[in-house]
Amino acid sequence: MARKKVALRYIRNSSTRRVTFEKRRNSLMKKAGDLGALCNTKACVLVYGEGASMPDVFPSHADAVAILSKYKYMPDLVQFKNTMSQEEFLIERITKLQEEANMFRCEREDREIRILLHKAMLGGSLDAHEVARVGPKLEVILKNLGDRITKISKKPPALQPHATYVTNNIGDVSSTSTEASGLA
Amino acid sequence: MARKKVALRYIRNSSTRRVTFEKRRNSLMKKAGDLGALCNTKACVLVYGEGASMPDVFPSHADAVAILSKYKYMPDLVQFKNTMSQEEFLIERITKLQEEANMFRCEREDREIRILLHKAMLGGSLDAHEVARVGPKLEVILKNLGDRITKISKKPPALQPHATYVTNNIGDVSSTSTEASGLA
DNA sequence: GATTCTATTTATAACTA
DNA sequence: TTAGTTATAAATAGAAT
Repeated sequence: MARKKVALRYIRNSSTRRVTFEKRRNSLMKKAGDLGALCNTKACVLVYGEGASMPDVFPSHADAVAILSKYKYMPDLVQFKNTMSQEEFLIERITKLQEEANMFRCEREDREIRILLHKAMLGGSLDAHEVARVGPKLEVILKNLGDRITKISKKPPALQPHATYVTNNIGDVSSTSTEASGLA
Repeated sequence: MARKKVALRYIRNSSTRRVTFEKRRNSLMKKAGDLGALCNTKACVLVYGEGASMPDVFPSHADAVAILSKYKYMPDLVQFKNTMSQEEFLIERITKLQEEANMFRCEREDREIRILLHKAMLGGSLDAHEVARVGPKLEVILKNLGDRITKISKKPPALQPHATYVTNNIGDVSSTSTEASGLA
């Protein structure tokens, strides 16, 4: 793909072939990494050079094991794990758990904000604990939203009793649908 | 890598991300094939899309099984593990966590923008601090939205075309309703 | 949302040292 | 042969449809 368009067939010249192999292998790995960064995907690339017994692997052997373990057609890789040092395996595991935890934390936070917004929109007031959870930044916005909703709907807040159990109902399909249609 | 150089960070807009994912996944597979043809190599690529349980596989499931089995039965993966120092391992781990954190920051920013947009759509005005947070780019849009909402909100049925306007101009922000129902 | 269409960025084949 | 350089082919981000 450069000075000349190259046909997709075996490169006869061995030195040219080797140079091409390394260049292309490297950019293949790079692109796998780029894809992971851009789209939060897990990708794994194995490349066996001509006659190589050992493949070049992306992202790393440790990650490859983890990723391949998920692959349906791959028999269990337990024996692999046994060959890894216990320490490294634990570290790998910890890393993944932390990432998972972070992901959950993020999702929970997102859901929480949406729930409290919903509550505010229905005229409910937020207690101190709830406000603290979503952070001081949201306080003004939530209050404004609540007032505004009350005005537009022209329904007395009394329709939503001051009871603070709105949260108990949130998170299910119906309440989020309400939120969606209300906001869209 | 086109109209604009793109940073290697998680793409926040979900539709853009999906499109990018498919394009890049396809070209990744294509390049794996090209490499095989040019250099007579055996390559295998597995790509798990976000949340996908089954990966996209190159060259085929059958070939993948063959190639992966070869990898699985490779004698000593231990050798690799030992060459990887504890330091390298930790650096890799830290890097990953940083990337994760960065992604979360992006998502948080998105949530803020959505929230402030909701506020503007309901007629609330944004204070200087809030405007500064969502960035100068949104300022004009928000103002425009606020004006329109104020005018239109007296006519509830007219809210729909307005929503369309938002969708066409503010990328991921429009995902609010979708996301709300999707995460329910 | 999917496709198609550019404008640009990347990747890279051939060249050069 | 291994590294840079450069001209050209590919890939692709954002826009248009």
